[in-house]
Amino acid sequence: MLRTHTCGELTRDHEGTAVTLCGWVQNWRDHGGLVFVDLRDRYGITQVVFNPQSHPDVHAVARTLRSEWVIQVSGRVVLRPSDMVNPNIATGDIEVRADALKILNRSKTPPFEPSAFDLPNEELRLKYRYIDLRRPVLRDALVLRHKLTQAARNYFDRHGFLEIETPMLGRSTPEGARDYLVPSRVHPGSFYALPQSPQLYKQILMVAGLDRYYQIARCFRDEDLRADRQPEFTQIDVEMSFVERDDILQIIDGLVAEMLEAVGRSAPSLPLPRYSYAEVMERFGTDKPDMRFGMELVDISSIVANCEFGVFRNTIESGGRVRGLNAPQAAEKYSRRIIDELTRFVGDFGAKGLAFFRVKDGALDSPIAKFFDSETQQAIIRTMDARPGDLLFFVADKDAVSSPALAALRNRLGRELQLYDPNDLNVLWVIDFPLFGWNEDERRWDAEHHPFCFPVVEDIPLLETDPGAVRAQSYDLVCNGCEAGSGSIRIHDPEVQGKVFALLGIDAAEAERRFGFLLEALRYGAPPHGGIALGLDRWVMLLSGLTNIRDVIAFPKTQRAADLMTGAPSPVDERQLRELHIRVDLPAD
RNA sequence: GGGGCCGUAGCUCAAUUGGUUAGAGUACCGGACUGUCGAUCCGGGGGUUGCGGGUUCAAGUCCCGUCGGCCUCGCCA
Repeated sequence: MLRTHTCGELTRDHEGTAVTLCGWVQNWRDHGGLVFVDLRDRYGITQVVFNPQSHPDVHAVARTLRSEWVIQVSGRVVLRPSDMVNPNIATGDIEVRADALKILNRSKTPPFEPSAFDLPNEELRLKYRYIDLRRPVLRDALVLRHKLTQAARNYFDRHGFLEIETPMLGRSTPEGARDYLVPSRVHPGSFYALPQSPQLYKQILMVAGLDRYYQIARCFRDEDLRADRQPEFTQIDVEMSFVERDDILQIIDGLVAEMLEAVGRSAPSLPLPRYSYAEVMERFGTDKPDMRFGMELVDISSIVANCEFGVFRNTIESGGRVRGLNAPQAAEKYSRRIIDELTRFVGDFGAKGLAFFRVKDGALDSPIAKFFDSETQQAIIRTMDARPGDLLFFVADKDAVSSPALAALRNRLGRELQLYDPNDLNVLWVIDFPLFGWNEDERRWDAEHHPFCFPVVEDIPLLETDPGAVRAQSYDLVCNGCEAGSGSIRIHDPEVQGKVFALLGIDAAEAERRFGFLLEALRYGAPPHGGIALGLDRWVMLLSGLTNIRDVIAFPKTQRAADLMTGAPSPVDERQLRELHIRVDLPAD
């Protein structure tokens, strides 16, 4: 080893020790006499002092050091004078008096410095990712990520799970997300697809009798990106045989507790709370509620059904509802201009308007308050549990519009009004999802989770009569309003599978063409089984307090799915295309 | 595919209503300085205002297009 210690470990206890450190020059301060260097590695920062009297040759070289040069320093650990301790770094009690210095490598002047106070734009950071990754916040996220996967591996190993790899080159199954395709050289005109998830493989592993499977699995989806979505991402993928829903929830409860413990968070009380889909949709308007704060949705339809305000009355007459929420003590904080902005905000979700009332002098204050008689106003105040200074918002529409709009508004207000501690963690289950959702555009049923999800047994007869009422044996793990895991008990009975496919508009021939290999496998002794996948990247975000998925992935892609460091994707040689039997047909212009 | 924000020195930003030679901090280069830790002080170099076009006596500023980055709706079983 070129070093005896790291830059993060020396303390008072090492006083007098001869050490050799390696690292990057984070900063240097040349006093003409003494030269100070802040030496950084993965573990921390240590101050090195070069003295012209004791080691003039070494000192002369030290004066030439520049940012991000890589050096090896030998010297003795000394205590700093008490008034020169640096409380900002872990090694601030000591410094290393250098008696030898070797420049291991020089650096071009970096385009930005990892210690900079003003971060450069993300484009530059992504191009020089290796410099950005020297910053503690990104380094810490990768460390936390490692701890999480390590905790998961330990946990699964203790519980008898096998880590099994599944193919990256698989068969395209056209539903779900868009596939990333890989052309086959030896099968002209045929393509592999990168896995959107190992879903079908893991079910087949259960048919094979492997019983308990897990994998830290890379998944690929060619869809538009978001702050929390990358084209390739990682799932902690799990499947178990001979289990019922509660068995999965229980095993994942334990995993969550272990992961939180591994990163130094306090253990959640188990079992994690479980809420039905119907309940959270009614109370929060979303299937991934952030329960770190209240501000629940309230239905005032019955109060305003006969009011003078046409928008409310007409909405209710045509089968919609008027629902809203109470932003506590926000009446003064939100000006008309900001409320107009909130109106545009809910408009993004299709809401045609946002009614608001300030609660003032025991009544409602608003441009539309005149449409509500005093009795109605009092009823609204009572129902909304409103106090003077509160600000009430309402959206009148069918639930399909008002729920997402109000849920987004609730999240935004909760954050802006600081209704919760951002360091809190709130983890919960949502269960009893509907098996199908009605696709209005295409006039048909879609699988809410995926087509292999088992119905609640007592609901199976409803498949024939009322598909929309059939509940699924599926479950989502929700953390701080973020979908952090999703799974289900699978269909292991070909007959039930056939009925579900039929409802989804997939006839036998079509099913055979798309999933024949799975259906065939299910006919050879498939055990009852089920599983779940946790979004690793999102867990790292949540536990790091970061809001951007790029910050928890070593080499992420931009919103247009490009890697600015390597230049991927890129055109390829004509010869490569010929070998793959591919002719590129670019759109004109 | 739609909506929004952004692009000026290596970097972070400024530049009045369209008006002088596009500035500051930092980084970089040279010099001074023996206890700094966002060191300090003195001096210096550094610009295709993303790119292309247009309007104008005059464009960093206005208009059109385009490229790139971010946020977001749709999309993501």
